[in-house]
Amino acid sequence: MKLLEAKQQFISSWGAFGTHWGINRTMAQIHALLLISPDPLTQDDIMEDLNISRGNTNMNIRELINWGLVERVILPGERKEYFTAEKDIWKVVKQIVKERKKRELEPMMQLLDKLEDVEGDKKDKKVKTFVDTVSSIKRLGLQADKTLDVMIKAEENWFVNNLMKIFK
Amino acid sequence: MKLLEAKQQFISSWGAFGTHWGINRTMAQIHALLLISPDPLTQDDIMEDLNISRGNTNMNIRELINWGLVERVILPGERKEYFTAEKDIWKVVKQIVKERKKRELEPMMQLLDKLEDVEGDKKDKKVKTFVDTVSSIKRLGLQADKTLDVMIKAEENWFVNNLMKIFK
DNA sequence: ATATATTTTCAATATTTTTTGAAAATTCGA
DNA sequence: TCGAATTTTCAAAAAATATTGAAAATATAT
Repeated sequence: MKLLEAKQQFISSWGAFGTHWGINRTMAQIHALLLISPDPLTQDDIMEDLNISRGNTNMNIRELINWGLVERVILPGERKEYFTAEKDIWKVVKQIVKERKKRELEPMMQLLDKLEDVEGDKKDKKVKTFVDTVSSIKRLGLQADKTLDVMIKAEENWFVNNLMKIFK
Repeated sequence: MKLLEAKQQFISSWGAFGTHWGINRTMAQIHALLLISPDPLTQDDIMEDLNISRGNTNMNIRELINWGLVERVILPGERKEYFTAEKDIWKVVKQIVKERKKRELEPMMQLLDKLEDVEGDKKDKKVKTFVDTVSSIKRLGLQADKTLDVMIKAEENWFVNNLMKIFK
């Protein structure tokens, strides 16, 4: 397979992959393109390569920057802004985990805390099932939260090595 | 907070949560409703409770059954079908992990295998960056795949205990 | 076998999400 | 400070996704 075809397949399937994870297709595609680009790219490069509008490109780059996956690069003597993606995949994964934890897990935990002390008779089957469900989700969520915290701080090798030990 | 309000908040935020994970809102809401229902429910119960149409209810229940999160229950002497969700959250998580691994991770790994042997000169910076990116994603993916396999087979306590050991 | 209850399908519709592109704002060199 | 280059915004349009509801199919009791 030629590089050009491989590149297109990679970008396209990374985009499709993203949609299964609540990330929009274009954002994932821009990320994919930057991941495999040896040098930083301009908005125009990205627009041209992916065939998307300026506005779309701009908004999604900004979003990638918010996620901490892409950063602006200023090249001396150049007027345009350049963009580049973190290439270390382990760092990328950690960054995504960190953001999703903050954006999703933590608010969910807060809600569950409130829902757990619903009024009502615990002998009422409905109340009991509700509280039990909420509590068990909370318990697993707390565990996940702690685990992810440590993972975020870990080095890839340390993490993988330890997993290997357990999960043999 | 009263049970009714708590219930509504739980269902609604479970639905919103789902959309961040590529699951449609209604499917997640039906799942939430069944999770907190002590007894199995009929399609009509669900339609009425969530205020959605028969078709929508039916399609999403079927999808939940495909995911292995809900099952049909036949009550003796009853004409209608009843539905119930697995209440053990650890089992639910494992089931979701199992399905997503099959639906997303495995196809992605297959693609990466193909893309890794792209033609071209490894000294070409473009080729090198592409191959390096693909390889490192593949490496991490393989590790995740193995880890998830063991997790799927694990008991909650065993899993949690082991994590505690590492992540102290 | 028939009538009735129940489930399933799917074309049409509604809603949500994404994308566009042109105008406004900003940046920066001269 | 001015003017061109560049980036950002956002209302309108397009595309994608979800929902409805009625008709068709299926299941069940008698």
